[in-house]
Amino acid sequence: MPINTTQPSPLCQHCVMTGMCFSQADKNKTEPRVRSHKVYQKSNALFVTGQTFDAIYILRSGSAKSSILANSGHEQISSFYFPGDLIGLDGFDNGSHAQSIKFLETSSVCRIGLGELDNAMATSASIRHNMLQGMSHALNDEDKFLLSLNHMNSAQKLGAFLLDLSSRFEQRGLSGNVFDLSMTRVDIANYLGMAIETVSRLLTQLQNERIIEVEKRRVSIVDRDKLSLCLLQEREPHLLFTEKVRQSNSIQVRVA
Amino acid sequence: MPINTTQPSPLCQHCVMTGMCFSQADKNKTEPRVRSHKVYQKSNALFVTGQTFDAIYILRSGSAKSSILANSGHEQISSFYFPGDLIGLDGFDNGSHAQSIKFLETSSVCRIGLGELDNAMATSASIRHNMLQGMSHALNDEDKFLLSLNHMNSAQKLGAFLLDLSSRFEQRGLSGNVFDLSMTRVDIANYLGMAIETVSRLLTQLQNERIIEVEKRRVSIVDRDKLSLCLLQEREPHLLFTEKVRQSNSIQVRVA
DNA sequence: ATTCAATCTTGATCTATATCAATGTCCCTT
DNA sequence: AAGGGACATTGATATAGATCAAGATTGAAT
Repeated sequence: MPINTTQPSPLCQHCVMTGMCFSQADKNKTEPRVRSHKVYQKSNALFVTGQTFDAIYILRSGSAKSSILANSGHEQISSFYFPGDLIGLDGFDNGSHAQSIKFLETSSVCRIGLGELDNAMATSASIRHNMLQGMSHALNDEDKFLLSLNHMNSAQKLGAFLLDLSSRFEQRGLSGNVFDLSMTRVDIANYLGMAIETVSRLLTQLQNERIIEVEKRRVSIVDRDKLSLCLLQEREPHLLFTEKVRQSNSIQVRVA
Repeated sequence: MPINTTQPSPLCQHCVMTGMCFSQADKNKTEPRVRSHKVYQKSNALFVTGQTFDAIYILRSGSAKSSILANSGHEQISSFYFPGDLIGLDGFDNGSHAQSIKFLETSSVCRIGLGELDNAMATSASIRHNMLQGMSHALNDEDKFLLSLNHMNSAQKLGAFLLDLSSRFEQRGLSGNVFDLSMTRVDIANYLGMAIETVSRLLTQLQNERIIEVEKRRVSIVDRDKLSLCLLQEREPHLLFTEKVRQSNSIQVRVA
């Protein structure tokens, strides 16, 4: 159920496409270029792999995950999206979507049709700039995050993930210290490339060490410095987490 | 030492920017938009992290690696580039380069200044399209490759790496079955996020199983099907590689 | 030719984490 | 309110691969 709006919303405040929907140069500043807003329910798809690419989207509210079908055939989560994020850039490659997008909660998006986008890019240098910047930013972010995962142990991965979420929430004017995970542990494990049991254990461990607090999906970052420190450790990065205490050693009993 | 050319070269044949340097629409088809070609020696840098972003490049010949500085402070290789690849897209994000580019051998690049690029994008729909497509492609490639690494064991990583190289060489009209690695084992290990010893061992193992042949930097893919199969294994993916023979079990000696 | 540094290979050991298994908790449907 | 399914936690065990260590090979510089 598309809704046509003629007013910028407070939600647009942090949108990467500011200046695109409501051109500063326009005489009639309140005429939106955006064709429509649309609301989706949790676990519904915005588009799926292979679907024709005909628009890009900006997430207005809620959250979503993107996934690709790995060669092995299993679904592999590639990103999480929050309000203001550009969705659908993968489609420029060959005209159909490489990814699938599923919403993690009730969410709404702005849709920008391809024709509309090209017109805008032909006429506005700032929109050309915004598009290239948006894609470059997506590239750099992915790069930095995914590459660093490769060289991290599980504790570091999870720490990096939490800090990444935290900073993204802060950029949006929300609390970076207390936030709700809209994704499941399974999603997190899939994204970070580790077992769900490990995610669970590490969350508990981080809590025991008073670095974070977890209650269901609600995460509070208690000691941000300590959490950040974990990521820097080159050797024995788990020291901070485990304190390297082996209780079992002292009360070990040889049975046989 | 920039060299101005007025002729398209055979090297341009596989360039993603075909139609950009030598516009089909131009009356004067031989007037190149590209400002200059430049040659670099092995291990020299095209640009380094933090350097002002003022141009994008297309690799004409040779090969290069890009790296970012991970939070932990160590250099992390993020891609390898071969002729025809776009280099420097990371700079659109914030006006300075996030990555560093180093050449792996004597190489040459085409330089396209930013002003030039923007003019081209303002006037040509096909160039707008090429740019977005090029960036989207880079995004998808990175995504797919890096994400899948997360869920692979080391043998699968190395197999995927070799097949990726192979297909990229084939796309360029070179042999996908016999090729030279321009990067060191250290580079490969860094890129794939594993120990250099593991790279070495797995190459030997693949050779012993007659899947590939390795001689120094020269790799021959002997049994492509078997190599591809490895990547598909969901459970016990190493079976193909190790044959699961434990010689030690049969001649085990209990010492103490 | 000789030395030195970089690169690569191979072996032995140790540990982080996947896997297997069992149980607990929450939420939705009837 | 009861039952069932998705989601999460916790423990025990096995192993892939990192790390430590010791050469081997190559290539460049003197």
